[in-house]
Amino acid sequence: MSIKPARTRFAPSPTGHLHLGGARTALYAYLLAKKTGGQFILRIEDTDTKRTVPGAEQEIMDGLRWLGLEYDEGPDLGGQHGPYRQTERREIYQRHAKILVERGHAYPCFCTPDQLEKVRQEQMKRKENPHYDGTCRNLAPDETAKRIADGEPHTIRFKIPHDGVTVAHDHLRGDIVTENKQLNDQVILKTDGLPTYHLAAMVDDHEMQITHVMRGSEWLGTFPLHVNIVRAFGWDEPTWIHLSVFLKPSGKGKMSKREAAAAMKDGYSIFIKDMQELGFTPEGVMNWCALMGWGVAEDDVMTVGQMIDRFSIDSLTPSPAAINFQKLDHFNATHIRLFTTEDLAARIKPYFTREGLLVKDDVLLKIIPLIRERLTTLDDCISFGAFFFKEDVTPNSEDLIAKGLDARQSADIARRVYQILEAQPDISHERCEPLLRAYVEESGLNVNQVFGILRVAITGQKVSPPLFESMEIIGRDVCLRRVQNAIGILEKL
RNA sequence: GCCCCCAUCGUCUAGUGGCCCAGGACGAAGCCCUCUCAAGGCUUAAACCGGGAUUCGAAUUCCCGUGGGGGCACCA
Repeated sequence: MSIKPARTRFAPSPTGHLHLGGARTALYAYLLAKKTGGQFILRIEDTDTKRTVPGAEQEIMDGLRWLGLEYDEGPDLGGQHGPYRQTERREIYQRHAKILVERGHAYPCFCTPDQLEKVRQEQMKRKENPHYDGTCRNLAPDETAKRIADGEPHTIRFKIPHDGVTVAHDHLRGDIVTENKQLNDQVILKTDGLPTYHLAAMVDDHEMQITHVMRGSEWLGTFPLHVNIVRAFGWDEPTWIHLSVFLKPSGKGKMSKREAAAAMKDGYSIFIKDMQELGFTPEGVMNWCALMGWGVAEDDVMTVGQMIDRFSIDSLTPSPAAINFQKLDHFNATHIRLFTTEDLAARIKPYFTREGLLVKDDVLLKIIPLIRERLTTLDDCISFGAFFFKEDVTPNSEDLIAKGLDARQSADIARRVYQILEAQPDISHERCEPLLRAYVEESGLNVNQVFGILRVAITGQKVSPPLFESMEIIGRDVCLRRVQNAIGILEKL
């Protein structure tokens, strides 16, 4: 491969939960880095100290690792281009802001938030676009110097040319041409001495030698500004890739708090932290996520490792994608079927334990082939397999009555089945199934009636893994006891 | 209000001027298999937003609408 190694980064702000959109951005960045033999970096954009949420950074790191997106450099790993937390890089930004001021690309601004708000209100009243009115753009140098010397609080604003256009190139959308008069002299360094995103991200991407910037399309609006900042420094631009947003399942608008809550009620989530608890696998989530915004023609079941081979930024799509949770189910179930028995056993065990069940490892291994293709989510193992680990089951009495028969008749059948099973030295399915089929045959009943009663007696439920294989695993003694118990229930009706 | 982005089956998408009466996947319907539920196999329905233009020829290029999304902070 003759492609140059790419350095990519995932740069979230620690203001909330790691969600689907972030996970997908991280995935694509990871894929590109790995595909080209480059590095994938985690950078924490925590310059808005008021919005920083304790624990959010840890959740991001945990989430990425759970998804299998190991970063090569990051806050907890270090690296050649650290620190990787923006609040620890203050001086770097201040130095760069100063350079911009010296070169005439930026200027100190003494306007207070109150003044700014007033101006904005008046502009709105006049139906003008809200924008900075340029009060401090052309202050005399000595006045500026004096006010700074007096300790007057100030910000630094980036100076956008009044005339002309800015042409910014996005890899997915081509040239985006914006008239400069539409642009605003944005604050790049705040009163508190910390940078805004516009400065911090540009400086860091350059300093960290990022080659491809992947970010959400919500940055498209400030894209021309960013390009201007990079050019003001005289730096080479990275390849810019603005990813589309995720829309709620209806396709009308993006996911809101309400949508998120509604999804949760259905056993789905857009937050990575919930995925494991809901029984989703990293493989399923990543596969699902990857395909919303990446056009893969066929064979779309892939692990992250397989995605690396096939990934290309040219096949990314620019249009917004509606989230489809049914497809998450599909990918999750498909990957579950691909796991080895040992792997699936290890992944499922915690869900049994969570239910307070004592798991015998040898039994666990034996039930995997029986339940594997029945699982959509890992926690489905409870509904299909909990009865293997319980001392006794408590069948619903009505479920024990076979279709078309009454309690008496059903009890008779159960007693006969008991006799047949009791006469056997073991209850391997090879031995028992033919015997019981023969009984069905001679009794004139149908298999669903007889097997149905047995199923409910043994498993306590109407839907279960294959009956005879299950009985073999449970063992003769327990099976006989459970059938006996069912007879007792039927006799009391 | 202004600016920007997007537009193929219900959904995710393939398609880069003729290979397309548009292909795949999820979902849906039907059949087969079957001890329940699944899984699996087979089959069916289902789309190029509208209007102009360019061209011998347009899902594919351009323009105008329309619809959807995003942005207009000392937030990211």
